[in-house]
Amino acid sequence: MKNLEKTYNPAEIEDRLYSKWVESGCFHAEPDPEKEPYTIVIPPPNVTGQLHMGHALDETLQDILIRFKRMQGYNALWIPGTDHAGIATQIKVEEALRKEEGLTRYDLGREKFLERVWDWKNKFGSRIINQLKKIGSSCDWDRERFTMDEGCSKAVREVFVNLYNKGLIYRGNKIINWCPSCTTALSDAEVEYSDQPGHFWHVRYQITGTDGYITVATTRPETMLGDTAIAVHPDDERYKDVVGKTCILPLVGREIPIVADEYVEKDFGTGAVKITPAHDPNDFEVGKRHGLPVINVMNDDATINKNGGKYEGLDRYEARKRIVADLEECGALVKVENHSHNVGHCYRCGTTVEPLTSDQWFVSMAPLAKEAIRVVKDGEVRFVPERFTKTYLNWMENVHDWCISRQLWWGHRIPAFYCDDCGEMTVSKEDITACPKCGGHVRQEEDVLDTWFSSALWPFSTLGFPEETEELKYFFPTSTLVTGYDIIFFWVARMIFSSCEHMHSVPFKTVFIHGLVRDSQGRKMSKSLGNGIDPLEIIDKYGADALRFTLATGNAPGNDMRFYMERVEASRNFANKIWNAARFVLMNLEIDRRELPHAPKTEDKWILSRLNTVIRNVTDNLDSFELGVALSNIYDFVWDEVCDWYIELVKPRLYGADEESKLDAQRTLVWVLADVMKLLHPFMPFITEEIYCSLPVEDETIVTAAWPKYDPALSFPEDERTMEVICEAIRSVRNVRTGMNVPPSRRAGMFIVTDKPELFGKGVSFFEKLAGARDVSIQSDESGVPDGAVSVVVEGARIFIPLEDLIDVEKERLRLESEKARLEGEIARVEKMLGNPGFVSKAPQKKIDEEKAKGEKYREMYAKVLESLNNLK
RNA sequence: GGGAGUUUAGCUCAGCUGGGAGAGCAUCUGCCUUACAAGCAGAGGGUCAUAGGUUCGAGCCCUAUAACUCCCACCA
Repeated sequence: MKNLEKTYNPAEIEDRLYSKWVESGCFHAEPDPEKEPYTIVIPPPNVTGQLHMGHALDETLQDILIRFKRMQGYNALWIPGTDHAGIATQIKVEEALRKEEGLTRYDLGREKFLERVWDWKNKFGSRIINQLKKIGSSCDWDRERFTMDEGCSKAVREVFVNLYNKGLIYRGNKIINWCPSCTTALSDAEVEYSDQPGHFWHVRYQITGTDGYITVATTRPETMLGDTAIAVHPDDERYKDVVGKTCILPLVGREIPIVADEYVEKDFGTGAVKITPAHDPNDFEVGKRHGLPVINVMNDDATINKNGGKYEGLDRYEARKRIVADLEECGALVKVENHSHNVGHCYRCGTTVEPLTSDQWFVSMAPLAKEAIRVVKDGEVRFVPERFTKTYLNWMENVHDWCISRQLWWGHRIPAFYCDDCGEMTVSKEDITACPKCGGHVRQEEDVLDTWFSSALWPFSTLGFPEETEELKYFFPTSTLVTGYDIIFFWVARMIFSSCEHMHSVPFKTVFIHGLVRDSQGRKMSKSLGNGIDPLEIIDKYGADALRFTLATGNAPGNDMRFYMERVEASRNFANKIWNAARFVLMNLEIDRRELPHAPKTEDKWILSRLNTVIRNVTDNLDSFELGVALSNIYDFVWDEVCDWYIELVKPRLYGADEESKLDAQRTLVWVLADVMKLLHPFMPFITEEIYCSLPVEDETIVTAAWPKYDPALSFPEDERTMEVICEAIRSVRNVRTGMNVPPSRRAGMFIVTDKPELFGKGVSFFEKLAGARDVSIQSDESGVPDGAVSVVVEGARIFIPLEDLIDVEKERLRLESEKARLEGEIARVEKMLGNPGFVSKAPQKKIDEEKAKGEKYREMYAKVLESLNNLK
């Protein structure tokens, strides 16, 4: 702590300390059978991404946990790394390519394009890593991983082949979500739905060979090009006669059957539904049941294909317009209604997704979900807060097969090989060049895997899977996974079933879920709104510790939080407060080692005892993931008790002549401050390290210093009680003085009339220092108290302050009267409670005793107030 | 259509298993008291969404209602 300036300057120390930590290797962990492991794997940020507030929160919470456990003596390992983020990264590189060179990825070709992506990854991959370091993350950087590095790729192949061989991965032609802009299939989880205003077009189809019509209602008229039937409900009387007949598809002229299917709701729309198996998941199912042909009418970019006849080449929305116009012209359009409906969008680019049939790879979920449900139900994986268990189970119990193939270039290429000669498909961990069946030439599958397929393996692929490494044996399963509720389905769920399947174990024991960081108005931070706050700017301006404090406090686990600058400032102020408290201690420091006071005084025992309690509370709260509560325990203790009271109380001793007493005050200060720094370190690593290392302690760093433990020998309830009474008395005196506009600079005599002279005797110097007193006299009666002195009634004493010139007898009477009224109220409340037979017979004895004690205290004070009132006359 | 969450001081939010309502910010008053004005000492401000219920006792548990938010779901 070289810098002893009045204000704390984080910029000066943070980088220096971080380098020191990394160089010392204190974040590095090796398997060690002597110690118990505690493991966290980072939710890998996108390799080309930039740190945003959501990351900052996520990293802060993880760092708090890992630093806490490390100090507790666990072998704490936090594995960092990045995600290749298939779609997101590919989009970025394609955009840059288009902007800078006017090229598409097809112009370059697959190989050249991938080179560009790797360049991009190499260029920006270190950026996000450095940003993680800026906020103080104590990751083991020797173990940094990437989802497409050699080991992770090997893990992906291993898992893919295993699942394939077990029949849990299959290739099939099914309805999938297609993003026409990213030109790839998406999984169900990657589609976001939102209600959008649209229309309900009622279209009539002529029944073959009659003058009759059947009218259907649709929100997507362009799909009619692929209609292969009309369906009605089997019990619908209106359509009884037409079932089994056929009708003519307008504009197209195709003859299609009218079928009966229970899927149709009689009361919705017209009760008749056009069936387009290629472009609607329900219709697909209906089509299967009735053996209908599947006619896909769209290209990859959502233009109409050759099956759309004269509409071929038109964009889907253009085609919609033209078809509606044409329907109107030929009289088939019966009516148009406004209708809002749920439209799916690509979670990466926001484009409206198109359901269509396509050949894709799927993971068969039902068999995998079974175990993934069991481990959560049995508590092998626990969600914190618990309510997210339900979210998880709900999803897992209704999960559909997972479409894992993506028509992208950036990602893990699916290890399937097709033979040009015999058509055989071979799935293989190793690349093959010849068909194992006929020796013919093979081509590898063009598609890559969903990014989340490799993320799902992260907790064990980063530890060496599929090799049985020492790390995997020792650090797996991991301890706690920290992430936002928005990726429970994408990631958490998939890690759980993947781990159960391949490791025969849960991937982690606890999932600690947090919410979103919103802006000051409660809106999601987003690029398009431009309301994002850059965590790095906050760090530059206020320091990483202030940012972390802000993110760790003032909100309950799992809830969203609002981020606003006033809170950052308050956090910064707290850092400054600690800085100055430490500065004060160092300015008055003569001892050269940390030890308990030799002859502790009441206030020393009080603060040590309070510290003891705080240690227990903070530890308990951290253990139960109540991080915010733990931090406010420390905040309150440091600011309210250590700074505002203890330091003020011992100033006379520090400046005084009694050498032993002075040193004991220093010993207590150092003792308390060192432990407070330790408690605070997980939350505010930089400032605590800087201060801790300046204290006369033996540790070289606070990072691996031992976490404080509750010590029964340092519990002093009697001294706590004494100090409570004295401090309360001081507050009362201050209160009265302020009420009378006594200038703080004016010192006045003080007579403390009490039958507990020993207790108040301990507070003499405190009254002088903190309550504007001089010449404090402790006595058992009112002898010597001048007339017209103000009397302050406190527990155990009447305190007289001669302020004749300032006394207004009437005002004084009013003050005492209102005090009297207050006490009467209190006494009445207690008496009512104790007079209630129900309370006395049913309440716990402890509570009853408490109330009795309060009653006594109030009655005693009440008597004293009466006395003072009498004396006024 | 299901499920979850929220509703507490002017603002943003805590309040862990039921036992006399809290913090930060903002506001008001007085202080540059030799660690800190990013500070110190005081003060004001809340029928804890509404209505019932359980209990000796409810912000907390139960039921219903209202408003807002989010997630999931195949009603064209």
